[in-house]
Amino acid sequence: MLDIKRIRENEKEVRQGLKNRGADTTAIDKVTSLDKDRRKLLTDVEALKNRRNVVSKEIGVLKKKGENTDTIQAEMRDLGNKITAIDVQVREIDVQLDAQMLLIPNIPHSSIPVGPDKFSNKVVREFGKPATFNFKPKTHVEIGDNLGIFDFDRATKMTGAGFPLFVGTGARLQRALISFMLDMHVKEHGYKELWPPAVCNSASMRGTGQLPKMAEDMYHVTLDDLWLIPTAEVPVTNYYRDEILDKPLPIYLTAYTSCFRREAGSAGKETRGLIRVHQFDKVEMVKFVEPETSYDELELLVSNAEDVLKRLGLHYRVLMLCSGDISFSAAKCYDIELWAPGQNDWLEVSSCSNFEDFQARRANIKYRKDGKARLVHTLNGSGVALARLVVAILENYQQADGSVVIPEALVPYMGGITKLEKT
RNA sequence: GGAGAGGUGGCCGAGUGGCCUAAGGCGCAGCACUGGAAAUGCUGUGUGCUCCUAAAGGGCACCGUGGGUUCAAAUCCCACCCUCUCCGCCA
Repeated sequence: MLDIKRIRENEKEVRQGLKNRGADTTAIDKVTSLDKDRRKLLTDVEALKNRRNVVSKEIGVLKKKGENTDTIQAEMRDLGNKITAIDVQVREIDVQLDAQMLLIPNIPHSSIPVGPDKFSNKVVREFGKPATFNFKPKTHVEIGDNLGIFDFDRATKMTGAGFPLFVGTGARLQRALISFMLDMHVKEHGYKELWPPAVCNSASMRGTGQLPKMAEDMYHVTLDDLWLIPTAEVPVTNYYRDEILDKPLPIYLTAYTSCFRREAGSAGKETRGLIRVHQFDKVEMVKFVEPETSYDELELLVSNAEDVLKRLGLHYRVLMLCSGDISFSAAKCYDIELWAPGQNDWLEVSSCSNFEDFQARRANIKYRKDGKARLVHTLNGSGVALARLVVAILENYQQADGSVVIPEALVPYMGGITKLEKT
């Protein structure tokens, strides 16, 4: 959520930011007009309330002296009715104002390219070189089917399309990658590990910005009004919801969770394989930092995610997303994409964002600076998403005979297995 | 699912209609004491909104949430939510 004062005082800048995003600015019209009405009513009603408070106190004193207060009480009764009437108006405005504010996305940071869509994203760096093959590289689906490490048909039987099922060394690979990444973030990058719930309540979903806008993209357990998390960002960021942190910043948290996404509106797209699925696994990194340092922290966050890929010897590139391509809550965002030879394309495996105080305002997360409570800045990034990482590993490390070499760093986590082979 | 207890400031905790402008304690900050610290003492310490060009200062709201009663509600009434304990069921 944006600061209403920022809209009030820098309306032009806010409007320009929204335009750069390709977002609708009519909410700004509504907000500024509601805000004006609200403040006028508040001034009026607060003056009346002040009078009521003062007179009520006097009544108490007079009564103690045994004096008759019927006339003043009648007067105050009228005043009370006036107050109630205005309060009702204020409350109606508050509801509308809140609803509008929740729909306004974050303002893109000045350092990012302005553009309407992903074609304006900027490649900021590239690591490694594309793997070369003396045979035609297969897709991960062909490789995996041949090795028997996943089973999409049976997964469809037990659940439905888009829910992957890993088998044997495929399942082992998942577990190995999770441990490998968590260990790295905990031991080398200074994160504290959490193992959070896979469902969250609506307040948490609102806190990180999934609700109200993204309701259709999530699985909703209506009986209990709980939501399956689309990313560990939700439980991990809400870890500190409604708190004033008394520990020193920055705070780094990491967590592995399954992630659930309905992928509404993408029916028929990339239905085969692991690239777009309803449930996938991800290690997430979340940071709570002082506003002054949040952009430095973002660079560090990206490098933490890159370290995972470097260690696995994968070819990747880092994109700075343009104003039209960043997510609802983000002010600045880097995507990391892995090269997948079988797809002959780049795969997004990480998205690292600075939300500034946008989530902190919604989730009410503060810290103390010189005795004053201030909103923290929140950041998060995938470190990294498993399903597509597996795609890249299979496609990059595939051999002519159909086997797949396990990247060296992963071998200890695979219990010494160095190669996935048909059994 | 059944029964009971409870939700008050950063934290603990008192408070059953009007000096509650929320006692007391802990924590935190400043000062004093000290060679320095601890201990001790003193002082100060909530959040949000709003008025004011700004500062200074003023006002309003907030004791789980939402309603209600009253001139006046942390306190009385109604509904709901959450947490804890015990019992039942259960990995």
